[in-house]
Amino acid sequence: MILKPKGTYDMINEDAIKLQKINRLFEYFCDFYNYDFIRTPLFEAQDLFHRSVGDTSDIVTKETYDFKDRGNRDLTLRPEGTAGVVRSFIENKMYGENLPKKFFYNGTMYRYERPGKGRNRELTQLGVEVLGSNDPAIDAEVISLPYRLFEELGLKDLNVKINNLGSKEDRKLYRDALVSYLEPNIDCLCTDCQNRFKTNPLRILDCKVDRNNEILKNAPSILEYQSEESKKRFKKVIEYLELLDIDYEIDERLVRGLDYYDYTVFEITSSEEILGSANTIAGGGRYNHLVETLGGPDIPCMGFACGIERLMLAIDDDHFSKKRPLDCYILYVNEEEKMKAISLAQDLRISGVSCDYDTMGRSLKSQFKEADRNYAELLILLNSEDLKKGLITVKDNLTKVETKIDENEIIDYIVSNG
RNA sequence: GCGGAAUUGGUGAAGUGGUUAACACGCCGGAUUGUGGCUCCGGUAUGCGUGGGUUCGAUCCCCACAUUUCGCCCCA
Repeated sequence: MILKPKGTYDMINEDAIKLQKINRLFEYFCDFYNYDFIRTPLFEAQDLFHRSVGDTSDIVTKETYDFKDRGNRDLTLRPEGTAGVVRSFIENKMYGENLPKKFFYNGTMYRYERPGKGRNRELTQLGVEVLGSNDPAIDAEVISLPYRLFEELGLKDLNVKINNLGSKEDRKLYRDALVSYLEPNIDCLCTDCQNRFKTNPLRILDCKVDRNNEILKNAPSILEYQSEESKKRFKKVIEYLELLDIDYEIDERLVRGLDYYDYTVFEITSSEEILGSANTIAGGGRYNHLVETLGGPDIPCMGFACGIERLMLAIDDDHFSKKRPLDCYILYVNEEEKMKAISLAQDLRISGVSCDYDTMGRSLKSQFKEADRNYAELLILLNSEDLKKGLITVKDNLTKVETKIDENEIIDYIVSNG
C-alpha cells in the first residue's frame, strides 16, 4: 500500500467540512475589509526565500524543500506566503498602481521538519498582505482581521501579543546593547542561545529554556532603544487597537523568527490546553524593507499568516463539522421508478434543489437510512402504482407528513417548500 | 536534527509462542415479500505496520526500518 508522505495530511470528512467553512468565512471577512484574492506559485526561485526570510532562520537553513528542475534551475517549495506576494508585487510593477494593495491568500506551504501536533510538513496558511501603506491604522487592521475571524470561529483563550522591533537603525543599536550585556554571561545560557548569540542574538529573548533566567529578565528592553518616531508610531498602533476593542498584551521579548520584520510584530495564541506548545495560530508584522531588499522601490508593508491546521485543532467540532443537509432524497425500488428517479433528480438539481438517490442497489429500508445520513429534509417516494396515475409521494422527513403531488407540479412544489 | 511512547478489521478495542483472533460500534441482508430509525436473527473474503532473525511453529520474543504521537528545537 502506498502511504501519504510523512508530515502530510488528507483533509477528509469533518476536517474537510471544517476547512471549507474556515475558508468561506475568511473570504467573507476579506470582502468586508476590502482585500483582493491573490494566488502565487507554489514554488519559487530558491534565492527568493534566502533573501527574504533570512539566512539565519531555521526555516531557510534546514527546513526548505529545495530541488532542481529538469532545466537545472534551483527552486524551492514555498515555506511561507509573504515572499511570493512581494515578488509578484515587484515583478508586476504594482507599485505604480493605486496603493495600498490589499491582498489575501490561502494555500499550502512546505517545511521539512519533524511532524507533531500542530506541525506538518505540508501546512495550509491563510493570510493577508498590505503593500504600500505605513499607516499605523493598517497595523491595527491586520491584527484585528484575524482576531475577529477567530472570535467568530469561537476560539477560546485568544491572546494578542504585540511588540515593536523599531527601525533597522533602532534594532542595530539595541542589538549592540544586548550583545554587550550578554557577552560576559553568555556561558550561563543554554547551548542554543550560545549559537543564537552569534547568528541572531535577538532570538535569545524568546528562548523557552532561558525564559526565566535572571540574566534575560534583566536584559535591556528593545522598547528603550528606539527613536522618538518609532515610539510614537507604536503608541499610535496601540491607540488604534484600543479603538478597535482588541485585547492585547505588550511583550517586549516577542521577536519572531523571520528576518524581514521591523516595527510592529504580533502573535495570536489560543488555548494551550488544546494546542500544547503549538498554540500560536497566527503571527505577522510589518516588513517595511522587504520590497527594497528584493529589488523593488522603498514600499512599506504589513501582513499576517495563520496556520489552518492549528486553527482547526482549536475550533470546537460541534459547530463546524456538520455535513450540509440535502434538500431531498429520492427512494425507488424497481427499474421503472429508478428511471423516474434519475430524470427527476436532474430536473431538481437544475432547479436549484440539492438531491440524491441510491446507486448501491440498497433495499428500501436502507435507502431510508441513507437519506438520514445525508440529513435529507424531504423524501421523494416513487411508486409504480402512483406513477401510473401521475402522482408522486413527498414525505417531510421532520414531521413525517406525506403528501401526494401531481407529477407535473412536483418541481414547483419542492422548490416552493425548500 | 535529538529523546520517550505507540502500531491488531471500516471504527473502538480484548488477546495468545500452537486448529476457525473475543466483544462492541458501523455497514449489508432478513423477520416486516414496497414506508425506515426500536427489537430479534444472520452476514461482514487484501486483519495483527514493513523487512529480517530466533523457533518444529511468531500477531506474541529479538533487531532494523516506516508511520503516528509526546517533549526539545523552531514556527503557523
